[in-house]
Amino acid sequence: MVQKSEDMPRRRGRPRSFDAAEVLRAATERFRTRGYAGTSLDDLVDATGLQRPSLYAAFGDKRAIYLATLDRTIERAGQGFDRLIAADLPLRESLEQLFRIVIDGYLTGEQAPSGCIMVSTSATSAVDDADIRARLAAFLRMEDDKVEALLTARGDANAHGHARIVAATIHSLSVRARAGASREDLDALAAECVAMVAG
Amino acid sequence: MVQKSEDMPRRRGRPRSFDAAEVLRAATERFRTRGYAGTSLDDLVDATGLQRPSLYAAFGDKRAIYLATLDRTIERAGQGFDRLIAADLPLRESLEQLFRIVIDGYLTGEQAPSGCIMVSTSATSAVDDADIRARLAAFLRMEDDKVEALLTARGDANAHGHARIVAATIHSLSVRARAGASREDLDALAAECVAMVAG
DNA sequence: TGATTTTTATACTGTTTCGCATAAATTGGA
DNA sequence: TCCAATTTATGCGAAACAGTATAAAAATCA
Repeated sequence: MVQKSEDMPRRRGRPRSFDAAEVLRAATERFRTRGYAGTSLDDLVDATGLQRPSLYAAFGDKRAIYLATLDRTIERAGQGFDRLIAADLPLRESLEQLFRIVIDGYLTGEQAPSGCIMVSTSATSAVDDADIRARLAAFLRMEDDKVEALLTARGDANAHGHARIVAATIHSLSVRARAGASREDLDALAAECVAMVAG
Repeated sequence: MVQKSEDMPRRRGRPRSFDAAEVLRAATERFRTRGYAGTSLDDLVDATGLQRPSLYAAFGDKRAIYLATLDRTIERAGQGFDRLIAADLPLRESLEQLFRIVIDGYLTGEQAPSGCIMVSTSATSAVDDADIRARLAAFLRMEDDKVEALLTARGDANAHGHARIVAATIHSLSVRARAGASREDLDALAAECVAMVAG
């Protein structure tokens, strides 16, 4: 467990005027909208309110900021799965809540529904960049494992295979959200997956 | 049916030194590797062998070239589905061949497995660009419809719902291919989908 | 109050990028 | 052979871009 800044002894020079976690959240949102290559430093300055030297001092260059947003996303998504597993709902209700949370998130966005930053923006950069590819692979592995753990805990006899189909459905929801699909369309796909796994 | 250039009367000035279809294929491949924002005009010059003014004269600016590659992809993918439907194999064999073709294609790439240009690069640009978003939506609709037609023709009683799951599996295969998944992993996901739909 | 440390704001530099201007090259037609 | 039409090659110019230098601002410490 990392100590919070509030517990740290007050540092020497001028204090930061921003919250690093909030800046990372804003950067994540802008990267999710425009992708890695499509986001300029001016975009990040605009999204975060920080000037370039502050961004560089706190996080490093553009690529380091992007990698930090991916790490943040993997951690937060993992925590979301853990909460769902801990909720201990029956199989069908677990899946329904999972898809409800996923779809709600995928329909949000700065300009329009933006899906998942991992599936829909890091995948684009993953072919060229080994560090991005490693994070995408780690995200997919985490996702597969958490869904399988959820299904196993609910007594699914084919938790492994079903987990892959659930994860695939989540990936498709991200693509479809960015294509402009309606909530009804996304709900229908999710319902079909629930029916096949829990029906 | 558009007349082929061979049937046209010989045009007046200096003849083109390139085949437009082959140039579009090369541009598609480069865009598939690096994405829209990540591909520069110098990349396209390198990939196609054409100089910038030739590209502009034949296809327009970078965005027009990209839109043309998306249109080409939609058309060719649609033809692929039509061939599969016409092949008239039983349900399970149809799905097995579909996934075999998809996975083979997704594992190809200039540098590394690159998946699907629509799912994995146009989706990134779709939030910002309405024309790209429209083409992604058209692709997904075509894909859903063709898979559903295939399943309907094979006597599947839940062709509509099953088609959405098959399409979702295809989307996940593209993401996973770009993340560096092995052929065995992709085959396993496909087999799970086949088992659920045709099992 | 003054020195030190850290962050912030302005503005700069060198590079990349896009789109196009210009002229040479290559064909058909007069 | 000369002209018209079209494509190709070179390279330019303006804009966008990433990253950094420099100095002002704001805090702690002595």
